[in-house]
Amino acid sequence: MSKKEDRRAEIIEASIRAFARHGYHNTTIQNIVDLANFKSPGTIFRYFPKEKAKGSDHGIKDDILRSIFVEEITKLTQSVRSKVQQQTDPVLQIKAFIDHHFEHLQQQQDLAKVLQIELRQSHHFLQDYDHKKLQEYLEVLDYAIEAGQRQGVLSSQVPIKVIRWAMFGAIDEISTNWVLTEGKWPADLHAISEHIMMMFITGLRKG
Amino acid sequence: MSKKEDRRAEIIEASIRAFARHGYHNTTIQNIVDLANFKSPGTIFRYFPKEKAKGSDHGIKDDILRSIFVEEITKLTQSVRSKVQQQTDPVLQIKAFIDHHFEHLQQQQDLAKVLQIELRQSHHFLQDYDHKKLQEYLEVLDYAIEAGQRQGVLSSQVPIKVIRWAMFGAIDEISTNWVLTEGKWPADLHAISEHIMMMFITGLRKG
DNA sequence: CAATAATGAATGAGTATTCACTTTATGCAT
DNA sequence: ATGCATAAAGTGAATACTCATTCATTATTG
Repeated sequence: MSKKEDRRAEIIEASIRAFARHGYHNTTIQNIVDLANFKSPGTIFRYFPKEKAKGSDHGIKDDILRSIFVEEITKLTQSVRSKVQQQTDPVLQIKAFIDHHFEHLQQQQDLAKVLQIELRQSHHFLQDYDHKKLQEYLEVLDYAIEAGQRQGVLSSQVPIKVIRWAMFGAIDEISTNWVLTEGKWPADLHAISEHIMMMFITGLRKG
Repeated sequence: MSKKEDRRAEIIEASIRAFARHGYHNTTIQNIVDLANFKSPGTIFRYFPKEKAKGSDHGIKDDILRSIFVEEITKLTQSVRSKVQQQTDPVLQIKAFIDHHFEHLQQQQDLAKVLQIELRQSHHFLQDYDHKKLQEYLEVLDYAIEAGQRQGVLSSQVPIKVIRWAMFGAIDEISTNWVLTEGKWPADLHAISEHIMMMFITGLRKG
């Protein structure tokens, strides 16, 4: 059954490109079908059959988008976890997390565009259980922060929840901006990750 | 012609509620028409006539959303500017900015939802000149940061662009989260704004 | 009685999805 | 290997919706 999965993966890849090019809502099934080298739209529905669960409304595009998200963030979580675990110093762990996030985006720009922008256009994405997957990703960051607080390296005055979302927000906003305004940011995101660390860890106040 | 403008404002208000309830893409003209107390969809088009400029594609929903954004962010920029200018210390100016942002969201939750979530679902929003308006809003923050750097209160090692987007990202992400998971954050956002200041200004490192 | 606003039925464009049919692959017996 | 049988994959025309938008007609207002 490997062939079937390959074809499915092709469809997902084609969809990533289609979404990145046309935007989620302007992408038609036909666009995806073309990029995935089908001659007609019929077949594609075989690969994303309609779940007939409780009045679930969504169409196939939603299904595909959700698959992209789930599959990609799962991979991402795994790779960032192993990268972070190579460090022992919590501060370096946080840096590894940020570096990895940026590197990942830089390497797969179509995917980056989908994750940063198009994903947020699906009503269904913003609901329900998909958040669990994002939580899992952010838990890797949580561990590092918590370790830092436990070891007394980082202040415990700021609740971890605030730290997590603020850091993620900062990284994410810069990522989005980077994706949207290609060329207006330094090519190398490592420098930026240094700056982010500087802000959050050392603070901006002089003296 | 004040009546006409009132009616237009009603439509915008109705749209804010409709978008907040159903989500931008699931909102039908009919939904808006209902909330604005029209009996049929015909009239609404009078208030947002089609611009026949260069092949501009968008429908009326796009027009309305854009109006919401432009009008609301203009107000927001004005009010935050005056609030920030009441402070002289750059650090307090930054705090005023964050406070104001949160207060504003807290007071108008439907609008908050539209600005935080639905707005980002319009393909057209993510393009072009609307960014100018956001820029203007963020310039208020920029002034405070630059003043801080000039006065030597804040480090100049981190480029202002990174600071601006990181701060905005942090505020924005927390706002979104706050909107999406009502009740899971402390009711009072002031405490959070303190924490954000602590991170960015003082830094998390202990000692 | 103009002029302006509102109505709602009709139009029409765009496309997701289905399904009866064709083609291609797979496995098995000879 | 070779042919046959059965399943799987692919096709594309037809279907079926959903809605935005228009416009001739009616009501309201000044």
